[in-house]
Amino acid sequence: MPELPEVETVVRGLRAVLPGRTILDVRLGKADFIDDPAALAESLPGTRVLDVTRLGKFICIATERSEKTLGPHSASDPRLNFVIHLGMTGQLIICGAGDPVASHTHCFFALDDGRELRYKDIRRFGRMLLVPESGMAEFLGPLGKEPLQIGAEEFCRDLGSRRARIKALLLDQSVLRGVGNIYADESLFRARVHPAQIAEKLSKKQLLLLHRAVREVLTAAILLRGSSISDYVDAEGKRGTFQQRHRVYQRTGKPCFRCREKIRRVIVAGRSSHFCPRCQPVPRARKK
DNA sequence: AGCTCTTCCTGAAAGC
DNA sequence: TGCTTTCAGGAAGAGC
Repeated sequence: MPELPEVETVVRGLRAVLPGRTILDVRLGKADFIDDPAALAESLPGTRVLDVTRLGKFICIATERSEKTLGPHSASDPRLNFVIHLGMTGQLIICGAGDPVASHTHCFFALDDGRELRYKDIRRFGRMLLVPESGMAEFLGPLGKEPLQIGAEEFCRDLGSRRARIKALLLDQSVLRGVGNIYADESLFRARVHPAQIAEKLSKKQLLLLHRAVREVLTAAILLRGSSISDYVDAEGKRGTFQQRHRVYQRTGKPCFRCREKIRRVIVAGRSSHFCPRCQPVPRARKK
């Protein structure tokens, strides 16, 4: 499932291909995950891609309408951002226009170099929308800080003041944007913090360890092009390899790499959470 | 404020 | 064997 490292990998792949390209045509199949399918099909053709960036787990394809397609008296902003969330099973792939079509491919974006950007999404938990450049501030409003940019002090302040469970906060996109279940569990293990721990009760030292763990895990995962645990592939259709480095995620019952204790799985914040009971002590383990 | 439950969707895997 | 049930999960919304 695509989280920050997987989305970053896809973005880098798209950035190598899309900037400078003009989108010639849009074809849509099932479109129930698109905010406004008609607007998408209407507005994107004729736009030229300026850049591709990542905003948390969102992919932002910045485009500009060419002068020709702008009305002569149009005062509107020509910059239009094509924003995509991959959900659970979304894939953006660059391929030749004539390549065979994989099942569950719902969108085709024809490019001016004969290639095609395709969107495939088995479960259709993804999302697509158009955001004019002038509306980006509003779009970003509810989103939290980038996990790779937030400073240590800021991290301690934003999370350490909350009474929610630390796992819930790591997953909350309005606190940190981009961390999902895999990297939350992996970060907590490396920081030796139990997922159900109340953030407010963590020591400064624990918060600093966690801040560092989040950065290290995400950075290492990006280097390995993400984790392919089910069907994740990048823009070139390649799998990542960080799943081979997972310490706890989906390792229930297997020995901890650090102490050999069996990894356990519990539900925290409605998500399966994997941890080592010895390395990540249960909170408020009161005797009596 | 923060928790749990539900919904969306499909395919894999477990259960009978 | 084959059908049915369960589960997985990102995000949003409801209700407590």
